[in-house]
Amino acid sequence: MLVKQLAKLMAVTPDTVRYYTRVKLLNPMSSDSNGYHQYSPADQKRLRFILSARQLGFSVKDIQNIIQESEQGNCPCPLTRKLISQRLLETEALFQETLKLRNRMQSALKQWDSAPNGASSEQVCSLIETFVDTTIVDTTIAEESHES
Amino acid sequence: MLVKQLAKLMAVTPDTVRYYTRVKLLNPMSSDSNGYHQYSPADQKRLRFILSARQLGFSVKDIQNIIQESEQGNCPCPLTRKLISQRLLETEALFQETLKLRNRMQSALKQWDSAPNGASSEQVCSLIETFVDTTIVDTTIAEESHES
DNA sequence: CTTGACCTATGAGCAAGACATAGGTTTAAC
DNA sequence: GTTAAACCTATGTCTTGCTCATAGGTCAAG
Repeated sequence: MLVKQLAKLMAVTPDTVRYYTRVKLLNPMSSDSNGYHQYSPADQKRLRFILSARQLGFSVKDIQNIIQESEQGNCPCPLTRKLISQRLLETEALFQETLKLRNRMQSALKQWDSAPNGASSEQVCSLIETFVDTTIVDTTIAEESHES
Repeated sequence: MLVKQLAKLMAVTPDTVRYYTRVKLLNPMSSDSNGYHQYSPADQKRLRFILSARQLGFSVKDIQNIIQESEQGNCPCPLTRKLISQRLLETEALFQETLKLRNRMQSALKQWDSAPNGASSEQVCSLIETFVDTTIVDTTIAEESHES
């Protein structure tokens, strides 16, 4: 099976397949006659694994490490468990950050709805410069502030 | 004021100040004698503006465009309003994606808590390969499914 | 036999800095 | 007087996970 066919089958772009091939997550045979990469059912299975792992937040490097562990004859599951814990922490942090950013942006949009286009003298953009962040910074602090 | 001092004052790294200088968001004077960048109060104000805009989700390129608009004598506010709407949509999308990813990861972690380290024969990592995503894909679909 | 659709390998581009390199400067201590 | 610490410069490279571009080779159809 050639690259375009495999890509279509797994619903990714040929470039993505080529990328995984480039970083050696996929190791297809190269046809002797024309050098075209031949993707076997094993490669297809491997790609399915890669996509599953990506869906679970593993980085490409994580996947390389997991596969390497497996190919060395070791059970990769302990590594897998360790890695997902780390990645979950990172994802949680990103999630909280993105949530806060979204709230700030929504708050700004609301404030600006009833704000004029201040003259740009002295300042660069009055909307941005006069925005006051009134969003709740952190639930922990919000809880604590009940007591004071 | 030199780079380290300004950085400390605004609670960013010197590298960040240098980066903004490199992309010409900051345009400090260069001392004739030693070539050191001299950051004026105006530069400090400019940096404060940049950081405020970054807090609101504007990209560095956005900020360049906003400043350029302002320096051409036009009021940048309409551009600012247009850009934040776009960025908010993107942030909302990222937020939803991150939320779904977090849920998938938490779900996997929970499933794996009571799953053995499958033998790695035939598969790369049984944990990843046997994970079944039971998280809700989309609230819209969830709503629709009430009717069927 | 040419056109178009496919393939290869490789390099560059994205965002927003962080980090490294190689060198010049200044200040304080010895 | 010099030497070491701590600062500065400009520039280049690294990160992530692809995507796009380049230059070229291959193959099937008309």
